[in-house]
Amino acid sequence: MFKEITKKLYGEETSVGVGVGVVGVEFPAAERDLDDELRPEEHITAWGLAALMQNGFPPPGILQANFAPRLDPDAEDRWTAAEEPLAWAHSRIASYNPAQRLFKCADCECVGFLARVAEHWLGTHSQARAFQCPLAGCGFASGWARGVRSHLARDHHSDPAAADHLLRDNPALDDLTRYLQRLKNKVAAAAHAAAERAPEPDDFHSACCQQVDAMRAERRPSSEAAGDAAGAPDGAKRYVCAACPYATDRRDLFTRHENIHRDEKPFHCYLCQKQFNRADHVKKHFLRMHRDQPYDLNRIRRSASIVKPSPAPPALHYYSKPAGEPPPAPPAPAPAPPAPAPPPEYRAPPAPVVKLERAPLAKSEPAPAPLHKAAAPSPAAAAAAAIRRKVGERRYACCYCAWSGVDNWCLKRHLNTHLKPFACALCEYKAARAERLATHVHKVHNKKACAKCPFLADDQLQLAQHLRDAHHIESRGLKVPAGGARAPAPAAFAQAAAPAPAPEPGPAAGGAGRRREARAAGAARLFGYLEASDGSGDEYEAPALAPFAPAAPPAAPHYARDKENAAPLSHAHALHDHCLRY
DNA sequence: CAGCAGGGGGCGG
DNA sequence: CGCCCCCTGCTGA
Repeated sequence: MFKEITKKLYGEETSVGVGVGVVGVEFPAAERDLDDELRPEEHITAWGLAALMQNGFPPPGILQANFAPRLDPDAEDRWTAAEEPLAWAHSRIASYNPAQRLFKCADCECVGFLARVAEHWLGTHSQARAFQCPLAGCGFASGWARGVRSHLARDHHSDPAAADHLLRDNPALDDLTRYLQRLKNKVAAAAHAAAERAPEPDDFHSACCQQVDAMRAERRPSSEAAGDAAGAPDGAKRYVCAACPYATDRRDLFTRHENIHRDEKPFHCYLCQKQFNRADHVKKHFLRMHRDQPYDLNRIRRSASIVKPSPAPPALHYYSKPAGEPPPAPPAPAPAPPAPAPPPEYRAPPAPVVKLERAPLAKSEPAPAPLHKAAAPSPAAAAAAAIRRKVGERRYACCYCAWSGVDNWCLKRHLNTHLKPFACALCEYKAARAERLATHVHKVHNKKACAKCPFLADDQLQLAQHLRDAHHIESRGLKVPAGGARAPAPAAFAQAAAPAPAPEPGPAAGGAGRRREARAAGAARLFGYLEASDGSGDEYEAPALAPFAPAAPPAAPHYARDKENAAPLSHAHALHDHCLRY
């Protein structure tokens, strides 16, 4: 999900420089050129946040508005470089700080996580143009993968995704990564040994060491196998994914999460061959698409002989689309159209025939398409599926109309069309979706609606200030007066106001600009997501709703995380009593 | 607007 | 581990 968020917010490109503005390090000129208008004093931009999130957890405090200085500047100033330079590079590339879990470039002051520093060094300080244009006959090369992307789009009018594999399979970058990983392992081991020999009397460090020790003892089997790249400086979660910011206390969830970083999907639908990385997703898919067929849990797991063993994700995982990756072997012929083929008992096809040793599903290779898609295996199959769908049982029926949906969530979302829970504070307009209310408010009342509470701002600046003060979301594209010098409360704050916490001191935002504004919006979405993900968000809680009354649906607005599907929960639960689930 | 896939967490065996 | 629910984004009608 994070990779999707990052991809959507910031594009496919992941090869930008380090950009860890947390420590206020000036970006090297080459990197600034790659992403102009970014300034280090912005501390953390959407772009920087995305970079951080792709490589591991940011240091504590980075996700907050204020950036408190670290408590132990001595430990955090210790940077250790490798004894031997990397041979072909004639450089030690970077030094490592186990306290900060960050690397510092050997040739400049750039600081960041391993992958970022490796990419940064390769692109900025290496003479080698490691990334080459994949098109035959073209000699273009760049130190940055994004350079090849730009070249492909600009000079060849080609899909930049064709260069995606360069990110992952570049030997030079791999070598750099391994080199820095070895350094990290060595330094971290030495630091840990030193900590064990001389326990820090300081309370803060004692706590940290105990925490690290506990983590080492408990998460070694999983997360350390994944490279232990990120560590858990936040101290909140026992299992921390090395490939993304995910962290959890549950080992089973972590194990399940690890699957999303693997290419192989160990489960598949034995009717349409669509592959999944979770068994329950297969079941959900099955009950939606093949509801009239018997579901057999024992047949969804692809056998070991079929599934090519996939190693645990490396410490650094690049979120590049596999679409451009050439398949390792010519894929087996697409499975026969499943609908007419399977016998009544739906015998699983023999493993050698299925031969699922194919490249991971890519958009360019949609062979086992779901039956509902236009690209269904055959018209007959699609027709059969359609018939099945018409005949198929529908379990969730609307109490207002004849509609019925495939699951409870569809019902909840559908109910919004009747209830229109998003009511305009300034007129009688009601909308089924939050974004429509926002559009209405903007066009009709010329206000900016907060997506997290009923607040209506007079302009973007006021909205940004509100986001910062009430939701701790920094809109970096706008200059917001720092401190408590708030603008007067907007008159449009008509409805029940969201409780506005005391404003926290935050860094003043940089200058305005469309790109940065877009990034700020992306950052806001990302922050919002983070808040929603950990359940600690300060989302607006709608007041208690009146008992369900079908004749007069309550108009109280509800501002949920899912703005589109915002049927009030209590309300929805009540609705279940009035809607049929059969 | 709805169907679907793919994330996350809770819960029980 | 399996199941369930919730949430989110994408996509097509």
